[in-house]
Amino acid sequence: MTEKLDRRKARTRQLLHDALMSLLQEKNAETITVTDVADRADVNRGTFYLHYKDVADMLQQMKDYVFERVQARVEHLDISEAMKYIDRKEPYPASVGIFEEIGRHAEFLRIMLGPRGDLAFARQLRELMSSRMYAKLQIVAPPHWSMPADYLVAFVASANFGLVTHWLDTGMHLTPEEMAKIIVRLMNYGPLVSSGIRQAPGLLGE
Amino acid sequence: MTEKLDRRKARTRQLLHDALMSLLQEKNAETITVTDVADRADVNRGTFYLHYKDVADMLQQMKDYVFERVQARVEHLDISEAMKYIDRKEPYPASVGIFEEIGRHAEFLRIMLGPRGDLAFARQLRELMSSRMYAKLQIVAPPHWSMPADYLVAFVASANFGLVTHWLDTGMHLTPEEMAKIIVRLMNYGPLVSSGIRQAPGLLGE
DNA sequence: TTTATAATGAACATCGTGTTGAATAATGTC
DNA sequence: GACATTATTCAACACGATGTTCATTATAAA
Repeated sequence: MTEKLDRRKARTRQLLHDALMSLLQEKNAETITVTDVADRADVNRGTFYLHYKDVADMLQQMKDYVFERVQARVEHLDISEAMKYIDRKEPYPASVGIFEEIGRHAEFLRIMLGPRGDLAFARQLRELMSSRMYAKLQIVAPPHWSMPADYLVAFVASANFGLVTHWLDTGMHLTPEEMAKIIVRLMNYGPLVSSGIRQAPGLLGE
Repeated sequence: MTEKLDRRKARTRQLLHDALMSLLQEKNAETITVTDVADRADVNRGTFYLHYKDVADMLQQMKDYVFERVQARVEHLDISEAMKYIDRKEPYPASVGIFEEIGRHAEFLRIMLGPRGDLAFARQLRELMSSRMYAKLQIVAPPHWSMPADYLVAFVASANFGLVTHWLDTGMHLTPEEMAKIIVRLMNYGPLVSSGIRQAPGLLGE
């Protein structure tokens, strides 16, 4: 636990936080100056330096916080478990939990993953899924691969990530449950079969 | 055609270009100053302003150029055509062409799509695939969708994009032909079946 | 060679930075 | 409530990058 109870400190931090969030809606993170944040927070510029090294440092702390929250949820993922839900009605709970967590930080994530966002942060989140997947892949590995494992992981991680960003971009109109279902479906049958454009191979098509 | 033949102008532009590329390998684009570029190019700082408004403007011109080159290749894509190559040995030529074009700008793209890269640019490239896909989707659309079309597009575009970035990240060890094959395969059978982890549904499994 | 124009070097005011020290204000504790 | 602690304020500072200028020099195209 970090020890900070002084109301003044907490209040100033909150003001700076709100100010930065407000500014992030308007301009690039890199162009936001300490003066900008301090002015909008109605706080002395010198006070800012009592809390953070610079704007980048402040933003990094916010990124770290959100990342850790999401990471905690991803830890609960189990690909073998997820596969059991392929043809069930209800979605995989751990997957739903991730979307719920993301929804909780939607405002911040929408900015950081949007056009003015941070590619390092985006890749960090994508990596989170990749690493998790690599570990599990060793267990369910088939006798021989028909393609490089790292490309498979890149494909899956990016695809999932794309669904998340699209969900955020479009105002999160689908529920976390619906998102979880879509993911499982696409993972298993692929985009063409899942959408109905193409028949399941080996059944009717070809 | 832009009319510029003066050797001095061309030489200075080349020097500035090389200097910026060199600097991009070392530090964030946003932290690169006009002074930095001019110094490294061994050009007077004032001269820089004779060519570009600022560093961001210069970078934007480079982004526009590469984007247009890739865009021209994507124009040749035809999803219906691509599907004909699903079970063939040889890859879809238009798809190969895209990877070749990307390879030509690998150094720049590796930076712009890497951790220090530009999320707006990355999304612009991703959008390029999406828009192309949306148009074609109307034609091959199935009687009823089993999921929102926009999520399908987001999935496919991001997945493809992920393969591209992974290709760049890992030093492009696979040939454009191999990349094109992997994409077609993953698109059709999905990641699990394609990798061999899961049997083709409706054939043996379940 | 002549003419046009690109590049140079120096100077300038402006702005944000990061830091300092003294004064003031709010807080937690006894 | 009084007190010691600590957060915040305010003014000032040197520093570095900016964007612009103007006269001068160098190089290109004709």
